[in-house]
Amino acid sequence: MHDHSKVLEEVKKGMPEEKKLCRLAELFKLFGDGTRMKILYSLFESELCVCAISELLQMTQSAISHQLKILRDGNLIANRREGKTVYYFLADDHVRTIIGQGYEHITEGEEK
Amino acid sequence: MHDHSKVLEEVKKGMPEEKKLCRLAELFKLFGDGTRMKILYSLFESELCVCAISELLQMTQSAISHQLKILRDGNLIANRREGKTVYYFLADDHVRTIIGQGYEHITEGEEK
DNA sequence: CATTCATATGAACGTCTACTCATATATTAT
DNA sequence: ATAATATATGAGTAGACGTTCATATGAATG
Repeated sequence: MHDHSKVLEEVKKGMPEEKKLCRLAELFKLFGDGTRMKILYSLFESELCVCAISELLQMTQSAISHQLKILRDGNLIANRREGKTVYYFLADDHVRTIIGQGYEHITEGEEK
Repeated sequence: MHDHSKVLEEVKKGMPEEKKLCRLAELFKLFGDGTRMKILYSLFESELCVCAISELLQMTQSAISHQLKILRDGNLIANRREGKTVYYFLADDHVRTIIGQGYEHITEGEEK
């Protein structure tokens, strides 16, 4: 194996600590599922209650609730209760920004 | 179950087609792994060969190669061969932007 | 051509994950 | 209190995923 010490030293300096990189990966993992992505996108315009989301995505209430919990634990969404109904909404504008960047990437060089 | 037809109609209009949302999730999935995140970050400054990356991350060459393939299939990185050595580099500036947005999110409200 | 070095790849294996199903909790209405 | 509605949650399961191990490919060197 040839030598890389010089390059690696430089690269290491520019990198955040391991822990931070893993947290970063954990964050992106939240966006890395079709169901969660749809949920997040559905909250772009307005808050929605659980059963509205499950109706929109045509999935069971249970499946949606499980994913909502994951998103809430990740601080991407928050909720408020109004009687029996619980409304979920985006917790942070970063969510929109991050998804927007990804969207730009995949739609780049497309027309249809 | 109460009625959501009015709200859902609005929300549906604002949402991209299902296929696109899944592709978006697939994109973010690429960032959603510690090893891949480290690889991408290590390529922020300069291109690197496989064994440099595996030395940097202290992981086997095989593990790194597998992940490089995933990133390459996802068009986040590209490579060039120079003799026996293969150098990998970021394929797109979007990668930096997207990761940057995520980084901002997780470092928000931190000092240490 | 055989060897060595750098990288790629297929199979196997253990772990993680997203869903389902059953059930629990919480709130309102009767 | 009982029933009904909306949501949450634990256990179980099938499939996806990341690593390892063994091996293959590809290029330079003797």
